[in-house]
Amino acid sequence: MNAADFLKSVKRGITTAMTKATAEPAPNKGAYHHGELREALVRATRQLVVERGAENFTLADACRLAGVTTAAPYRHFRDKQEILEELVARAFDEMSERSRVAVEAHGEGTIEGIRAMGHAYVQFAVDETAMFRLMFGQNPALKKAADVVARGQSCFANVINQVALYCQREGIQANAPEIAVDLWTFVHGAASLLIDEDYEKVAPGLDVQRLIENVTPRLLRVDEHREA
Amino acid sequence: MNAADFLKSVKRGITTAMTKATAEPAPNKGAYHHGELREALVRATRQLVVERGAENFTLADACRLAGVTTAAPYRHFRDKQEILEELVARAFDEMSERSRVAVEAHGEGTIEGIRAMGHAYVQFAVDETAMFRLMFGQNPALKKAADVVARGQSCFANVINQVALYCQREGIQANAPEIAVDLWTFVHGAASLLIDEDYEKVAPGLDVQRLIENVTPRLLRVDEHREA
DNA sequence: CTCCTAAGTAAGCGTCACTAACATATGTTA
DNA sequence: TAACATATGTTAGTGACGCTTACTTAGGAG
Repeated sequence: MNAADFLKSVKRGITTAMTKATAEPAPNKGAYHHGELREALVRATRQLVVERGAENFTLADACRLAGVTTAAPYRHFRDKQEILEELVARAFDEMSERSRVAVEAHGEGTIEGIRAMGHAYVQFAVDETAMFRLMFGQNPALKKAADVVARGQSCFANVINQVALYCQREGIQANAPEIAVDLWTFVHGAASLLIDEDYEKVAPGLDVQRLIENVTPRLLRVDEHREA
Repeated sequence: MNAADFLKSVKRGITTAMTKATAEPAPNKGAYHHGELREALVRATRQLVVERGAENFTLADACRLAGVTTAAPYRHFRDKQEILEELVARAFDEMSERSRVAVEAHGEGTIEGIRAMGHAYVQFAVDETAMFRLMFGQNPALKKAADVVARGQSCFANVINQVALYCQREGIQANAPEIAVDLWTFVHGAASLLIDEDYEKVAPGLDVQRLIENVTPRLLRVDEHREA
């Protein structure tokens, strides 16, 4: 059952046991205490953010999904913001994992591995658009949260690492962090313009995979500074 | 006087003639009808969006700045959204203008001119961060507004045009729209990561000007496909 | 001067984030 | 097992928001 549909029923007062159970299989049905409300709220928040975007997410809806009153979350989170922080931290972990898998599949320190990381970045933005926007959006408080910053840095360290390995293997004399910034910049631009549908207005049907395919070697400075 | 300070006074009920006049020099002071409320609201909206970000903008605040009740805007705009559309359309016009000036100063169809367009793009994002976010943010309704789309396309047409001129002058055999997309992607990524302070977490003190300086020739495929 | 219309106001609806005071489980300790 | 402390819910409320409805006023055309 769709969250949107469920919320409509709730607002109409139709909260049968069945629909409730479908939306939220609480371990403690009908009890005064939910049992695992914190996790349930994070799940509900994630579902709503994915379905309707972070902009349109309301804490009240998450409460309805979880089957508790609107005051209940404040036993587990400081405010609305803190639930989103939890979500973003988990999203960075998933992005790291995807990146790791991509490199592993194509070989450490290879240009193919680095390209695959780029594709993984864009694919993550496409698959998890709402999360991506939350991770790199304009919410300053959210992005300054300690564990969010740490996870972001660890993600980028991966890229530097692969570039350094590549340069070493290929005997290219270059500044790995600088190249990593170039790559990140391009790939981030591609992901942003793609999910915000800005390409559509101007270059409809653009193949972003090929875009990255073509540009990566340029940014990696292939055919330059070679020594071996 | 700061808009924030003025709004505080209003909420406290301190609306002396002086403070009111400072914030909004209405042509029709104290009158029942404002006289140019539409423009006044756009100005107030712009000021508030710049000061506090589009996320934190409320129509009610704009009304207080303009000195009217919260129902007044609906005589001039369909809803909150429509005021923002007006703002975004004007922002695209300014971006176009900056771009034009940058090219003119460095020469049509030159690599310097194209670089200057990139710098202008990033500089616009820095100077008018809130506007830039509104223009390329995730508000779908806003971005589909007819005049917003048209202005965006016209902006990008400029870039294609300059790249095509450059290729022609230099005798480079290449697909101008494709190269324009590459450039836009990179520059947009740089602007986004810069204003959202994502670079800071990972590469503090990064010089974005140099970043563009270095990458532009690569994306313009200098030293490739040359015929002359 | 009268009437029409454009452009304001006042009051109110439903929703939101968040708070304070109260109620009920749960688990520890005597 | 009883009593208490603490964790985790609820009820009821606050003030702000976007937006609507019904009323009021100003200004121009006939």
